[in-house]
Amino acid sequence: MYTISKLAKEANVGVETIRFYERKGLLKQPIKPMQGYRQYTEQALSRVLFIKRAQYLGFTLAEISSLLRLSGGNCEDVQQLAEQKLAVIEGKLRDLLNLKDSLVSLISDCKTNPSDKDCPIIQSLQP
Amino acid sequence: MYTISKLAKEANVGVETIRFYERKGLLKQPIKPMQGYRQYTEQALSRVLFIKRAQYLGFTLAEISSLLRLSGGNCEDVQQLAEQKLAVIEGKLRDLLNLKDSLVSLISDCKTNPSDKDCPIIQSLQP
DNA sequence: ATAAACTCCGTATATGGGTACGGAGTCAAG
DNA sequence: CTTGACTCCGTACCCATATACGGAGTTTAT
Repeated sequence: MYTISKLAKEANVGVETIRFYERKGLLKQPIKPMQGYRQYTEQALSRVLFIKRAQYLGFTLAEISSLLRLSGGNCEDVQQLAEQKLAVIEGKLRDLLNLKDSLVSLISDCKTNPSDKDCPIIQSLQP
Repeated sequence: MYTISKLAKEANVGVETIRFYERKGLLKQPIKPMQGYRQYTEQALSRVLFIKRAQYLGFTLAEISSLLRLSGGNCEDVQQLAEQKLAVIEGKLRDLLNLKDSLVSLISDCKTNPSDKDCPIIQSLQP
């Protein structure tokens, strides 16, 4: 069992962030057994870590919320939602790949640029 | 010469966005010759387009601001900024690929799951 | 010469994702 | 039993990136 600050520390987020996620419904408020202090299980920790990882991957909290709601329905519904998310991920992958390609080629142009002036990256941004 | 709304239209942004960029120092306020109405040159248009392109490549306004400040000078600094961006993008790509792989395999587990209960995806979300 | 459309400016609001504050209650160590 | 660290809650504030509002002045078309 973790207190809120232990949990926050384990997950490498602030205490306020935990409370914020609770308000957003991303984390359910745990039973507060004694004098009203939150007591978190390992599960809560996994969930926070999941959130942070998904966030890092470019999901918004709203999207993460629906990812997490996957665990409500029957296998088929869950599967379908997962497939939607997969499509989203594939779209993001494509976008990122394009971005990467543009950057790579700009950087390589830069490297073969003889002079120190007229940087190709700047040129390319100029219309 | 463009009025603010012409410029905005050419650049496909809102009038308020132009004013916003001026406040942020991304665009310098042009001389207001007559009754105080802004008069923009082609250069201003190029700059707005530059900003939008750079944004599309994933640069923040703050970064664009420094890109613009570098754009007079040396290619190396610009290159370095681009390389930093590239590294971030590559990290995200790796992680998205991992996520995609996990989802794909979860979905396929789902499909071979005989029962409608104990959905493998649900299992995996609840450790 | 008047109305419609445009522009000015400051300020307010929106959204996403937090972060900080402050007073009151609580827990743990000495 | 006191002190210091922790927690509670509501609310306010922060940053980024805009977007909207409103009243007053200006330009343009008819």
